[in-house]
Amino acid sequence: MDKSNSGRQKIPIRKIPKKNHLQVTFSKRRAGLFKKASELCTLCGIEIAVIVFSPAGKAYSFGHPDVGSVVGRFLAHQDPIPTGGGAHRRQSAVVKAGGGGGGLKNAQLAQILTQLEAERDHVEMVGQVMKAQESWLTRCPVDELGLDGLVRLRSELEELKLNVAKQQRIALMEAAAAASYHSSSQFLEVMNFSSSTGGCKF
Amino acid sequence: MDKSNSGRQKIPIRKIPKKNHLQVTFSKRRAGLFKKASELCTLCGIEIAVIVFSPAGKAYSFGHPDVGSVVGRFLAHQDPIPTGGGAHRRQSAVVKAGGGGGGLKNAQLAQILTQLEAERDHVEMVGQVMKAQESWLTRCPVDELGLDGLVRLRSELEELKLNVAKQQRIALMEAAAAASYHSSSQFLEVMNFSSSTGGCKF
DNA sequence: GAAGCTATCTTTAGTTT
DNA sequence: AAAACTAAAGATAGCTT
Repeated sequence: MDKSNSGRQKIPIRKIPKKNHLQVTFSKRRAGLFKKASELCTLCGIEIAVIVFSPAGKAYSFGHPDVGSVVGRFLAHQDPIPTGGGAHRRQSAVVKAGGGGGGLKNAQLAQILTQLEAERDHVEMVGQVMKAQESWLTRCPVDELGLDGLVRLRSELEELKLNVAKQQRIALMEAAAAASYHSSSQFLEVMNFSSSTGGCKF
Repeated sequence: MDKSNSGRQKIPIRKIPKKNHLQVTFSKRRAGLFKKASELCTLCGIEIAVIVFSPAGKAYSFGHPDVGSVVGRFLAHQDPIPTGGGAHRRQSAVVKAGGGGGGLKNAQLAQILTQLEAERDHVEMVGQVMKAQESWLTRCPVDELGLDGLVRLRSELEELKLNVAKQQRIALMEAAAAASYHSSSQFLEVMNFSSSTGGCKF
């Protein structure tokens, strides 16, 4: 037991050829990486997410406060707004200047906010379902699925269509019941105009 | 220049109080973390994503092959399938057993694959748009937007509705043109049956 | 094949330029 | 305030059990 009780040797940063050796190194270094992430997190009081797939394809992750929220925040940073094709008049008359502007009714504002938030909740719910489905649909290897997989994929696609149809029905219902909704849209235009004359805050 | 030319001191893993010191530590350790991630990646030939938000809220990331794909793969792992409400008959008659099954026509299989992939591409495109919109919609602080933000949000919601409507139209068109599609569905059932008698592979 | 060991390599805290 | 320097602290490659 004394063949030069070896310490650490320098290794080149290339893919490790020996499979079992690679597995050991992966485990050790993954642990080290997560520890470093954890320390950085504690020392600096920040948010962090680390996702690692093992050589065998298994997922490991570290996150503070949790992977999901960090990833969400990151996606929001990446795509501030997808610049839809439509009639964005580049409403760049920024409204942040100070004083108590024109006679804006807080009650009406509150109503708008309530409507927006309700709609947003709906969008969020549907969006999550679609995102999850999309994730799976776009990543599973279609040509390696096997029969069972194909049947399943077929079924998923069928469901997705139904989902979309449901959304459409809901959207139509909202549109039908949106007389007051459109009036609030006019209200926004009015607000916007008043803001360009004096600005407002709330 | 010789006040005990200091080397590294041990520091407790607590939040660093001094602001400028914290910023320096953050930079150094973030670099170290990304280097470790990179090495792990190279040594083991794996996929990895690291997302870090600085104390100031700026996003830094490392990813191989890129953050997006790793995150996507991770989400797919987390939500293997969102268990839609519908008629999933838990098609658990797994099809992986070996030999050359019944008279299955490869041409038909190829056709199914083509259809599935085309549909998948469409789903992916629409899904990405929705995901991006959803990201922004669900994270922006509605009650801190200001007028400009409200107008913008309103416009985004309007667009999203149009988007959904468009999807619905496309889905309907596909359904109308799907006589052959449904026959391939029957074909799958047949294949499935034949597989339970003998199995098939491709 | 996971856990422990230890010599060595790598990171980094505190300082200096 | 960013980069360079230095030496202690920390991570880990190869070995052993």
